[in-house]
Amino acid sequence: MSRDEGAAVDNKTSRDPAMTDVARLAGVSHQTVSRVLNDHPNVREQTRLRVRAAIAELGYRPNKAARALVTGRSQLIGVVAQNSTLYGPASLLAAFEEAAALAGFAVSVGRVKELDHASINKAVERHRDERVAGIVVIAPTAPANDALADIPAGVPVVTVDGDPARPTPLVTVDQQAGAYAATKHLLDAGHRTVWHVSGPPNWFDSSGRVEGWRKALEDAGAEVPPLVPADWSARAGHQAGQMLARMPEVTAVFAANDHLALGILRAMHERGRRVPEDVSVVGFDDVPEAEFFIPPLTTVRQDFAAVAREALDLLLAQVVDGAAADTRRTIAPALISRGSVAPPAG
Amino acid sequence: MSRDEGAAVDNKTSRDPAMTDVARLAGVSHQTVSRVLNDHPNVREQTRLRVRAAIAELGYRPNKAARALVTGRSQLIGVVAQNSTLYGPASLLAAFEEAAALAGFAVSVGRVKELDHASINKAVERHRDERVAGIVVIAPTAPANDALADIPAGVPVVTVDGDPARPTPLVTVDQQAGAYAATKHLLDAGHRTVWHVSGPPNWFDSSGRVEGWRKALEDAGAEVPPLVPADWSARAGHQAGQMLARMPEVTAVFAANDHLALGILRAMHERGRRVPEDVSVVGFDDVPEAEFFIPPLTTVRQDFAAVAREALDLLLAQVVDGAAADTRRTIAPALISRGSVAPPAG
DNA sequence: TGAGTGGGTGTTATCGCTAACATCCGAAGT
DNA sequence: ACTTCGGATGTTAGCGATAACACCCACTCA
Repeated sequence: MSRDEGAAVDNKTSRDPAMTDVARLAGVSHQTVSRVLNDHPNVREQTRLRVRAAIAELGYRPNKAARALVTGRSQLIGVVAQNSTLYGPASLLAAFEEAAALAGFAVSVGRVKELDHASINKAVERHRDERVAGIVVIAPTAPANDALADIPAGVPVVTVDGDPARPTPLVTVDQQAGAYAATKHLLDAGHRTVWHVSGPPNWFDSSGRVEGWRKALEDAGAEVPPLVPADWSARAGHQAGQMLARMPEVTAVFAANDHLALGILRAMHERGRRVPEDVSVVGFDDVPEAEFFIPPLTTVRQDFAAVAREALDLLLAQVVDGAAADTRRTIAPALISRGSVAPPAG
Repeated sequence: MSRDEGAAVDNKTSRDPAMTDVARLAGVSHQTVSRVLNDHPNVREQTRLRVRAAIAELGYRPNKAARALVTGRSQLIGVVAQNSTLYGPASLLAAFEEAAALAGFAVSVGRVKELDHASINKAVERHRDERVAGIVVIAPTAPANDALADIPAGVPVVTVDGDPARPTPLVTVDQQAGAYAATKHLLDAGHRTVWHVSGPPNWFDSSGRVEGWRKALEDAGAEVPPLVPADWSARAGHQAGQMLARMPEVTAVFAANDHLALGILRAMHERGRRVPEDVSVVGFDDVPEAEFFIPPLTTVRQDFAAVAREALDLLLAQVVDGAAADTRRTIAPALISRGSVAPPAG
């Protein structure tokens, strides 16, 4: 199995070349190699080229552990996220990894089963042990958010999806605006009011969407029907939908995400209520499949890539400048109009 | 902003405590601290306790960079995966992160935009620079798989979703068996044959499912209709479905994944062909929403958590034992029967 | 009683890098 | 011609851990 057998190169354990090997080959000191590597200005062009040639010849690659040891920082960013395949969090994570890679950072993911204080702290500590340059916490619930208080000052942290009221570097999508737009869209179509099936109560996204929905109704002088609480699953949407389908006065439903909307669509279909002729439905997220629901779902799109970019930006600002107090960025969502909304039958 | 101002603790840059600090406090040498940390046997119980107390008192946490430098290995596992939010890859990744965390490993994710040779190599090299203990490559396509050849011997690698024909440590779901079961299920319901809408041609999962489908038809002596090629998206499924819906002889369709199936469901609905009365449909993956499609989708479930566990297992075996040649594990998928299959109308 | 044994501990070297200081040198200033 | 200066380079000292070896001491055994 091992290539060491009969090695023509080196009968020793032929370790990876180190900086001194490069230095020897280039006829300079290892410090000069270090300078070339770190783009220090005071290196003669000719020397620089010689060193680069030696690096290429040996296939030298700097040892990041050694560098991290001496500098106390690695080119690693830690992300703490819930271990879920929910569309939102998963997209966010993927987008963040891409943005980080672009900036030359690796991403170490600390998934957490539950978003409770203890788990989050453990994940954060693990990252600190790795001497990450900064930490991004995806903290969409109140307990997750509270755990942030325990992170010592001096560790660059950015919260994503956290409590909009919290005075820390934070990036969020303007849930309220999205929900407002969705609700208004239904109202504008002629519906007297709009019912809302919400996400889990302890998520900031949920409450933001509830607030936006309520505000839109109030602004329009429409009656505010009781909230239908659920979680993020299609199953919960289906249950809520079965109830709503029985109520003839329900003509418009705003679901807190697309999967809930899918469940509602199914429930309406089962009860013979046509969408959008009898009932209009709007979702949230714009999952890639939403366009192919029956009928195509009108929904609110969140730009996760933008969130990721902003988060990285805020984080790096802290890493470089030391501190950046209470910066926060908000990304505006966009209403995507498709076939699940129509004027009420009445 | 900084807490250093007026710090009552230490007017120096109060760095984190190191091993020597613990040693001093406990009245032992740093080496003894190291021994306690690594559970060496030859430490007196009383000393062990004293050291542990000192560790707790100082809040000491070992510096992983230093350890990685001297041992040449970190407690990091690198994962190379395509940057996608496709259900399969995303679930796999999440499951792997969970499994790794359980085993005390952090996971550094190197997402890659394209699954081509160059990108994968770059990601692998980045991981090697970090001195990862091992690398997991999610290589579901041929080019991705080819890139594996360039990884030097000695680096523990496990491939997931790779070429079943490749003689390396590999974990896959038995796509062929899953497709066979799905097709047979339709045949058993009384359909004379089954049409197949496949995934992108260069994915191993695609070809495995095509083979399983074809084999089931041949074993049953059924006619093999032409393959309908697509990709993994609902949009492609919708297009394929529009075509199939026009053909009255089509009574059963096996879609290569659930999103394709969703698109097919929509297309059938649009053309007035009822599912399952007129046309039966089976998917693959069992995404959480599949149960709430219209109608509930019969599909094939893949156990990603099991795949992740096996992959980690194979990887750690290599890390510990040095080499483990051509081990491979296969996970069996399971048919989940729901409401989208019925006997043909005929 | 002297040599051998092995558990418990300390000392020293080392991993590969960067920071800080030291040194050399030629160009410029007076 | 003699400092002065600063660019280019080398030397040395760590960063914080583990590995290898040395050492001490209480036993056991012949």
